[in-house]
Amino acid sequence: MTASTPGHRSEPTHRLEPGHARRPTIHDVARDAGISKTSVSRYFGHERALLSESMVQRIEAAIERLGFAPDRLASGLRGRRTGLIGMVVADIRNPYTVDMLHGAELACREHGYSLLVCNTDNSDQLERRHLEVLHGYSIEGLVVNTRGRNVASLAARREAGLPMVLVDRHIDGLDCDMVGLDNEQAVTLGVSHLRDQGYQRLLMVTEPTDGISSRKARVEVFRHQAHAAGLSAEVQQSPQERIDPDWLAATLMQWLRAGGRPGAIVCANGVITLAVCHALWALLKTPFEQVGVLGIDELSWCALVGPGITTVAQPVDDIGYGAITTLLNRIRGAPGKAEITTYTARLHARGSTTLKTT
Amino acid sequence: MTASTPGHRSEPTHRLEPGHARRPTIHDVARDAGISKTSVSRYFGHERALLSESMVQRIEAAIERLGFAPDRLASGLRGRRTGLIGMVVADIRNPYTVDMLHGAELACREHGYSLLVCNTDNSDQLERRHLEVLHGYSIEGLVVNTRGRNVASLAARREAGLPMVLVDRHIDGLDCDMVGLDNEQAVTLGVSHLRDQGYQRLLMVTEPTDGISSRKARVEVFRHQAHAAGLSAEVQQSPQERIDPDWLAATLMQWLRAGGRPGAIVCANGVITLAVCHALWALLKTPFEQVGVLGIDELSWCALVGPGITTVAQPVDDIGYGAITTLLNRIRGAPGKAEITTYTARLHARGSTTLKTT
DNA sequence: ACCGATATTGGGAACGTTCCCAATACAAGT
DNA sequence: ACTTGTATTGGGAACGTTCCCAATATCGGT
Repeated sequence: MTASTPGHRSEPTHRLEPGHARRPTIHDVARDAGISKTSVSRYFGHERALLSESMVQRIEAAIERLGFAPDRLASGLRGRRTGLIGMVVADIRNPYTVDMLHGAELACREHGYSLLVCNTDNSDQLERRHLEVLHGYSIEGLVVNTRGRNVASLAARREAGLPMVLVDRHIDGLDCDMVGLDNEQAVTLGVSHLRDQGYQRLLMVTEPTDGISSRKARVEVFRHQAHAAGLSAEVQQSPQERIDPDWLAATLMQWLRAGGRPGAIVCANGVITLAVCHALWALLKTPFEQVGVLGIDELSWCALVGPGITTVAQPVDDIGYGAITTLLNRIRGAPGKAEITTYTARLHARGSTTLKTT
Repeated sequence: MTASTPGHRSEPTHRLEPGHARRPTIHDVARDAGISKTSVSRYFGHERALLSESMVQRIEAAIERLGFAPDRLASGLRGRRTGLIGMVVADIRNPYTVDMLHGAELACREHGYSLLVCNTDNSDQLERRHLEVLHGYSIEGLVVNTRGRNVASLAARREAGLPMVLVDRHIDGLDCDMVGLDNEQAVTLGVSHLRDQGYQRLLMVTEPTDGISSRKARVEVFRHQAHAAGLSAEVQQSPQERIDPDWLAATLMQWLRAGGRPGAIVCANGVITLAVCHALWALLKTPFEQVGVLGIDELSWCALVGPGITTVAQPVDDIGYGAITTLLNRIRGAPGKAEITTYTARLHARGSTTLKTT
């Protein structure tokens, strides 16, 4: 049996575990520098201006000596700032999401924030679960890119004062900033390119628009612009969020058979572009000689497939970066109504929209 | 003008802001249920077995009434469990990283952990910065997939007792579990496929191997297996981590010109496959009729390019999932030496490795 | 009826910060 | 000299948990 000292302070166990040396605290720094912990706290907070020159130097020396780094959890507990931003995305494997995440991560890094990334795999239930988890970590702000079926949960957090930014899609009933593509401009760019190339029949393929604003906008603008350009236009929505290859094959085949005048397919986003390419590949020997293809969203491999796939590229990286910028402004207390920030798309014209006059 | 201005203020600001109702604490629940906070804490901790049936019911009712959710920061501060896992990746836009992240996120979700994702964009300095940040959040474990140039920083955390798992690549001097591909099996699979198809000259293209174990292993096994199969083998390393298209074009051209016997290019990973395809596309009219191509890493578009690109696919999703599983075991205190877990690859044979007898 | 187990429960003291307020120092104004 | 002000600095009480230890209740066994 150990003969422990009679004092009422027993030694904390974790100090005894190998390699688990207690990390220095603000207190240790203060003692080492011969000052009060408040001053050390001020050094790391936004009140460094209050400190005298000699104080700053002594603090820095002590920090250096002890290898001190502040505990963000403790700091987040007492103060308001956790430095944590939540990001809820519907599909982390979607190229759009990846690029957006890349931009967002960069912006966070530049401003001293860290990203708590949550993937819902398109499940509404998982989205709710993730929102609860993020709430538990007292995130300072939230970036949302999901189907928007949980308006209630989101609105609750929003009204509780949580800064929030939607990416790509607006959600009805959520008074909240949004950052995304100028769908009007993007689709118009695509359709007029197809018209200029001489296509006369257009088909847009998309996932179910449900309530998703960007999808609805693309369909709407597509119909309107095609009509204005005197082109016949058809829209096919997948019955499921996840594209069924059989459905797609049947749909495309039917549209192709009905042909006569030269036609082109407009893919509403990158995921659709991939699915359509796979379908055409299975259906036709030489797809792009019989039908034009234009995709919204640039993908790394678009130049490689057949004669190259024409795309309307959105600056996804910038959108992710912009989402964080917008969010940080709100976190810092920027007042005013919810704002919508849109970015413009650029056309990458390639062989898939060169009309072959057979 | 707004009534709320940041700055000095006698009243705590956040209680006045609209919608900033103080969130309920464990204390509130206890009072509402007429019991002590300790019991409520036990309910959420791993000591629910201690509680009587009636106690559990009263707690649950109170939680329901108040909409209580525990504060993870506070809980992490006093206890050891933060529920946070750090993930440091070299390139978040690499398809490998994305799939790995997907698997890891799933595993975390299933076990009640959350991921703090850090992208270093291949910068050693950023990696160090990120490690410091993660340390500040008292992460319970760390998943690392980087170049491994910061052995010192990593080893320090490791020796301080931080559970850690490396993904894809082992780092010398870091006594730490690793999860990745069975490179021996994967490359052997690829090379024997090429031999069976009748190719006689092989070229492997890779980024600089530096100290990266998986790259070194692939090169080594490639050389060995090609030799064993009686094939001529050459390896070209990009001078930079980021592939320079001009360098690649020149390198490939030189190798192609030196030809005679039918040759095939082995791309050491997905990023290389993309670059090689772009290069061949620019160089040759009908690339795959003149040279075979095989890529390590399956990519969504491999079936679409030319006659389809043959790949050796690694189960990246499983690797990410496995990394978290391994990490959690260590977090729970699994003892023993560092272990290496490898997954086996599968061949996707496509047209790019069908030898054309001209 | 008493003693010692064995279940439950509760009361505080941590955890490492930030924030409020008070205290000190020195210069300037009257 | 006596306020008044303006920089600095420090002390202690939060923040919302978990953990240690003590308290109470229950139950056999003697």
